[in-house]
Amino acid sequence: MKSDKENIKIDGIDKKILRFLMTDARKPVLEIARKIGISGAAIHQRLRKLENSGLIAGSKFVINPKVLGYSTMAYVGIYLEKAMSNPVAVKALEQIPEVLECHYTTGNWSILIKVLCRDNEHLMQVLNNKIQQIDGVSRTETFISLDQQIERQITI
Amino acid sequence: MKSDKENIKIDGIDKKILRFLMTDARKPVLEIARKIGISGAAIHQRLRKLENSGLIAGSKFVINPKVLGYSTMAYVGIYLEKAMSNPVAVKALEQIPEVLECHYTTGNWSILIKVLCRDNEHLMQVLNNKIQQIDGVSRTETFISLDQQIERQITI
DNA sequence: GGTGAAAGAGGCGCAAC
DNA sequence: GTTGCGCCTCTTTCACC
Repeated sequence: MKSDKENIKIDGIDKKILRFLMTDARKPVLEIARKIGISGAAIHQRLRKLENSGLIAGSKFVINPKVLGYSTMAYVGIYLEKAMSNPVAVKALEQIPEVLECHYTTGNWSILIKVLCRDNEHLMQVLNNKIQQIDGVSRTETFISLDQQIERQITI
Repeated sequence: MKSDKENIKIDGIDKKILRFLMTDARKPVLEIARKIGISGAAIHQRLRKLENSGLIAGSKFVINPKVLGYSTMAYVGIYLEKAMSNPVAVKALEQIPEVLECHYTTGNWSILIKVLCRDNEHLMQVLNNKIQQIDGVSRTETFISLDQQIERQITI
């Protein structure tokens, strides 16, 4: 099982297969086969190729957090003290379940994170009691997402 | 098929099922059944309940964009002119495939977007030739993500 | 690269407890 | 809410084109 991360060639059929599965990971291979007019076995071969290439990183059920009462999303820019190493801060952030993403960024901040909370009060608690308590965090800037209007993956 | 978005009760078994499927949408229901010690039919019933509640929003194959040569991710804060309405700008942003997310935010900017490009030159072209060309966009601030260190969904 | 067939496994609904 | 059963579909591999 070798991995040709550089030499991957994707043709139109691969793209069609991926577009189906990117929007519904449980769509049966045979159903895709019927829709694009080739055999199920051919799709299997192509999927194996795409998996081995590393292009397919996995599959996920997507959860709607609002149903669980989580409706406040925010981005928080974090300033770290000079002495603070990024990996230590990231380790601390991993322990906070409300932190969904963490980026090491250029620009004003050292770190940009995405957090998901139940409401503004919960967000305030996470900022004051969890993030600000991390050793080396000097200051934060918070941007609340009032509405996420686009959410998609790379266009294949 | 009614939808009880407010009255959803998730017990420990539901959580276990969801945790399996959130990391591998194609994991067979019967395999999960064996691991947590109940019948496959019981899992089917619970999944139907969870789907009807709206908690399960769908499933996705996750693509690794680096294999396709996309390795520059950035966040861009966009300032809109006062006269500019947010929905018109969002419509324009939807037409740009490099834009993966778009948030209507509080704080300095009107809009915060996530963009994925092949490299810095590609990012520059997207900024100059696509985003800055949108009617009503006055200024942008770009934060390149040197490394995404956390990426996950809500903890169930 | 592609196909078709065949064996085994899983999906999914139903009746009963 | 759970179970066992049954039918049907899908998965996966194989030899072959």
